[in-house]
Amino acid sequence: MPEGDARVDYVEAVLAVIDDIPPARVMTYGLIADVLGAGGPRQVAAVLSREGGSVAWWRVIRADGTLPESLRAEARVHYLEEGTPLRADGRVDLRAAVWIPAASLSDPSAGIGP
DNA sequence: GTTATGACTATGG
DNA sequence: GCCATAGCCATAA
Repeated sequence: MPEGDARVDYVEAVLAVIDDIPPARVMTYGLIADVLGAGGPRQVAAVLSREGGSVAWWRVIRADGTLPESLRAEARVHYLEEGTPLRADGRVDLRAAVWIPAASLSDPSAGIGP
């Protein structure tokens, strides 16, 4: 049985995933879309542009570990506040900060060391 | 139904 | 490692 407003349900799902991201951790747009198994990275971004004021949008970054110039400065404050792993360039260190719900059972940071 | 747009991603040089 | 181009998905006009 179809639903009249599936797009609203999608928004709620995206917000729920972002809400599940713990502090000092981040997820990429494509990763969230992959976890949801629907839409794409642009749809996740579109949701944040609409409801971004109600969630920790700074925990959602691009695959390169960067954000648009407009948000980069504000996000940097939150990263320092939560202790998110950052590189010398000011970008987020995906290898250390990326969060994967399905991998929450193990320690992703255990085998990344140099 | 077609065109344009967007807080993106992957690939090639 | 960085820059440029092509591709992708859904919404809005």
